[in-house]
Amino acid sequence: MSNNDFRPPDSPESDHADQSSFGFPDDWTFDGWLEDYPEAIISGPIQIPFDQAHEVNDSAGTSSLLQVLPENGTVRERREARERYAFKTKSEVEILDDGYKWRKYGKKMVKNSPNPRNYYRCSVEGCPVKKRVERDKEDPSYVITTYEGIHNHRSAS
DNA sequence: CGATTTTGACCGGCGC
DNA sequence: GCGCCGGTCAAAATCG
Repeated sequence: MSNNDFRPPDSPESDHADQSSFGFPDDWTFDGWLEDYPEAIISGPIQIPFDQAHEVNDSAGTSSLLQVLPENGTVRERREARERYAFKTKSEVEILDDGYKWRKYGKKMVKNSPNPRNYYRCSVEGCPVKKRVERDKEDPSYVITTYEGIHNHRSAS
């Protein structure tokens, strides 16, 4: 498993049309969104890259939705942005290249798990996105990644 | 030598 | 309160 060229769905390089693989390497498995992961609060399908989206208002007046801009005059798809989402994948390494640059700012042992949890922040100035990475306590061959926030910039650098 | 990692301290929320 | 627990800070060490 030398390949760590990992691309989650919100990365600048990922192909959003291919939701079956999300651009994961062939020797990795994608087990779907962890909708029931206790700390993953899911509000919609996937996160949209900043440069492909603009804000819209929902009926309640909140402006948490992002809409994909029309392509060739028609709106191809409309998705709700997740403020937070999690997924897990089989991997021996936990430092994955997901297209963004991250700065580690913490590490913690969590209760009921022998594995530490690592905290990362997007290293772009002013970008609020954070993620945490930990091994699945039930099956240590899996890595659980939780992203939080929406990038306010379009590229990793 | 600037950027990042490491790691214990610190802090705030919550249950008792 | 007080202590547990998850999250963050920050200074020193390390890296490139």
